[in-house]
Amino acid sequence: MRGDRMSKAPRTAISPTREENYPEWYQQVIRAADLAENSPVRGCMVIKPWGYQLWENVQRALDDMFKATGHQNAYFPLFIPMSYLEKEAEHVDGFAKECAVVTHHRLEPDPDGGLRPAGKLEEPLIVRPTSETIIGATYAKWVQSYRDLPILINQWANVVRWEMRTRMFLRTAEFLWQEGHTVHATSEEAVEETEKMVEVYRDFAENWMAMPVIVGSKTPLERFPGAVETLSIEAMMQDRKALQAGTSHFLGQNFSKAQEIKFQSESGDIEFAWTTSWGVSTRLIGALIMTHSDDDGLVLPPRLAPTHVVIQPIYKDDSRAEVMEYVQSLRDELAAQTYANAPVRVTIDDRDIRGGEKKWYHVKRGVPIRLEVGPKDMAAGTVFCGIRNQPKSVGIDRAELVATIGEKLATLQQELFDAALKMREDNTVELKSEAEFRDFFADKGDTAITGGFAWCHYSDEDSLQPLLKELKVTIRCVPRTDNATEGTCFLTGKPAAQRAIFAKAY
RNA sequence: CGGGAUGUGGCUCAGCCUGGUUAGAGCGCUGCACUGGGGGUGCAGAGGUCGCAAGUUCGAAUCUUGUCAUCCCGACCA
Repeated sequence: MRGDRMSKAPRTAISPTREENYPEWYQQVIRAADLAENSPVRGCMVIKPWGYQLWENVQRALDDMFKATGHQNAYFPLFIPMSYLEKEAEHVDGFAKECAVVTHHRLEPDPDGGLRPAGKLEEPLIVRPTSETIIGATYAKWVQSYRDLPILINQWANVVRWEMRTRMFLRTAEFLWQEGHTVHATSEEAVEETEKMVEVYRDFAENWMAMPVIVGSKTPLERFPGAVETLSIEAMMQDRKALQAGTSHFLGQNFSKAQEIKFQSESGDIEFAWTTSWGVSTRLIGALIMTHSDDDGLVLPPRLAPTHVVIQPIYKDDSRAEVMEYVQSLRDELAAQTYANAPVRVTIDDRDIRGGEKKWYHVKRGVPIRLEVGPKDMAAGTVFCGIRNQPKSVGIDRAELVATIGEKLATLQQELFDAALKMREDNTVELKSEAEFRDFFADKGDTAITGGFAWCHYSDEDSLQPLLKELKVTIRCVPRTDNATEGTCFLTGKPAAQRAIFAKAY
């Protein structure tokens, strides 16, 4: 539209656009939507109310699902004795480099008028990067008999991983998550638990976040340190990179042997138990942003949106009272409706700021439905309705709106999922040769969005490493479904029994 | 830890190369007015001593040295 150049306002609310500079767009969406900001501590972020409400909705939904699958919540310490980490060799290798270490327990004045650490600890404590070890040590005391099993516990907590490079929500030094830790009498039961929980994650990602995911197994090199098998859900972001959104680990007897989680079986033998762990983090918020948001800001799936509907009264001084009254009754009627078995969440924004500014405020924050109601609408019995994934607002009969509000939210939820799925399918290919592989993942410019998901047969993970490293591609997972075909390795030509998804990843 | 860059009002930055009166802009913020289905217009304001330290100089945001911090690119990662 040429006319737009006349006005000062940018054509999109977020600048740059996804096409122009995706990483910067991501940062700007977070800022514009008021989700979070950087803190004085490097790599740590302040999650602001709008962002935290999103996380609370994530927590609530998942927590219900955990409870429904028989789990209970508990809480374990933030600090872990360093010796605990040393017990599981692979685990140490995986996390040692990124641990924050507490070595002192007191501060005292130093000669320069500042403070310095004093009271050196006998044994350093690490700030948990994950809690397998300390929970395992605790479980070892709880488990004596097969009658004590299974143990099905989850904790909601913060963890710290001292990363070199951080990005808001996707990788921060401190992040919020949940970690489930279970103990079972048999391998089969633990495997079943691992699979059950990755399925919970898939269900949540697809039905709450409207984010299609691929469920698969990690290859040995990509596995969680110390795990026998790692299952994950992988999603494609709008820049076609993959994001691991949740993991569920079958830990075999590795941790129970290291932590001595033993029990006496029905037959009287002493056996090591079988454990699992599974988690998702605030990274899901990053996934949500990168799956649905557009160049006007955040787009929220209704099931997780803190507010479903915001009503914006339009009035001049002389019509204020009647418009407000009308709008309040509309709010009450809408709030009496239900969506996804819960009341519709409606708010009125009657702040004394200009209408346009107010409109964009809510667009950028991703509110699913905006309603504008002024004297003209009152006279006509209509409301002006803008749905976040639709470019234009439309007038709609008031009674009809109230009657169909739940339906509209459900439609939006579905459309967001469908669009994300289409995005993934349009950018998923099958590659059969190194030339195809190189071409698909080649860098085509600084900000150009390229690549996607590639299905490839492969025979041996190690032999692929030089190529993968060169192109910055990783094996995301060996998908659980659509994977039965036999073929030949795209690189070596050797026979290959399985295919994996290859992609650049966060 | 290697390579590159930057530190000036709340935010984004200009000024620095070619040192010189009260350090600028846009956005944001405060107030008033006009507006009022659209992130508008006008007027009036608040707010910085230029990361820190030392040095050169009659004089430094501008030059020198040191230092701290941050950011980007690599090796590592939910």
